[in-house]
Amino acid sequence: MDDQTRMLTGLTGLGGLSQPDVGDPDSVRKQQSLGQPQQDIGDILQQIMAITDESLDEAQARSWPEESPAHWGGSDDPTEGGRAGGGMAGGGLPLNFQHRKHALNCHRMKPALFSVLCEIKEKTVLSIRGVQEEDPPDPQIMRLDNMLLAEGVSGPEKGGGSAAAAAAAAAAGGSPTDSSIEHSDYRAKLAQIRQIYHSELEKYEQACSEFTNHVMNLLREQSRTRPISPKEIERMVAIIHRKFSSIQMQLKQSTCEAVMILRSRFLDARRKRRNFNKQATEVLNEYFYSHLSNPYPSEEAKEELAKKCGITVSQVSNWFGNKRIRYKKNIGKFQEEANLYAVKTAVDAANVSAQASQANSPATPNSGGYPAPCYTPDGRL
DNA sequence: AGGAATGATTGTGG
DNA sequence: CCACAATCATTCCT
Repeated sequence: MDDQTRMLTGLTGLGGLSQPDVGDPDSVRKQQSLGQPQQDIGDILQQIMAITDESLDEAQARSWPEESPAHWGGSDDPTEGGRAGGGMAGGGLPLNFQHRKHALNCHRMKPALFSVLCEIKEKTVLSIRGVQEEDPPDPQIMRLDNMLLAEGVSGPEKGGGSAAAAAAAAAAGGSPTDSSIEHSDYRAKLAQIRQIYHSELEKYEQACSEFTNHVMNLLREQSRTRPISPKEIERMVAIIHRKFSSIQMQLKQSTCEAVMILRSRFLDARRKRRNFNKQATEVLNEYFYSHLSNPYPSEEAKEELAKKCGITVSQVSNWFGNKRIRYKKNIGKFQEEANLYAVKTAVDAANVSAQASQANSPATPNSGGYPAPCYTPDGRL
């Protein structure tokens, strides 16, 4: 509110002003004795100053209703010297104020003067903070928006969540058929987050538009007595929107965090790991130990194994990766297991060869990089 | 309860 | 991109 006075007094310091030095009350008084146009300007300026002062007084009267009278006549009032013929502050003020305001509004020089003042103000405002105007769309907020959209929080209502869940499941390598219970739980939580997000967003938007309207009305109202250009109102609105969008960004950020936590809770496969069933590990181990020389199943072999075990190809890959490294790390520990499966395959092979009555040797193990357990390659212990 | 086993992820190097 | 190594998080087992 006090920038009413700040603005007017600030203007007087401006160079390049074609007007006489209008800010100084003394000079204004001096000019009153000059020709008609100058006197008009002096008049109108005095009235503006008076209104400015009085509105300040009025504001004070409202905000300190039961203050001691010492405050009123106090010499600490910086505007006192500038008051032009006005009565002392007190009961008669509002009427006086209204009267002056009206007179000012009807003054024939008012529009011209106001436009000049607006122009000057425009320049000062631009020179003060025109530098960091209109930044391009914030990359941070774009990232947040994209993520919220991808997670189905800010996108269309239905399907978004489940699509995100399915995508996450696919990314995690889990089979899409199982764990529908966990996913429904996940979806419920996600929907909850989405609901909170939207209601908060709506609240912010409502508050923003309410506040914007309020400020615009206020400025429009004041533009009758203060040099406020429509452009300035626009700028003010833009400032308000920026502020509110920064609040929105916080909301988006915390929503993103919530989603991330939720994801890590529900969709990180490590958190809901199930051991493969016995038959599956048996199949995998059989393959591993019978291909100990080169335990790297081809893509087709992996698919075959995956089908046999009821797991995904990437799970097969994981299993072989883990198995290779753990076997290599501690061969001794796997000795027993190795022997067991060696016998198994040997027996199978023997059965097969017996049935076919042909020398159908089992896929020649142990000729490569991985150290062999203590059994002979032909299957005898 | 606590350690071993185990499936999955992450980071690194070829 | 794949294999490896280290590590994480859960499940199994004693």
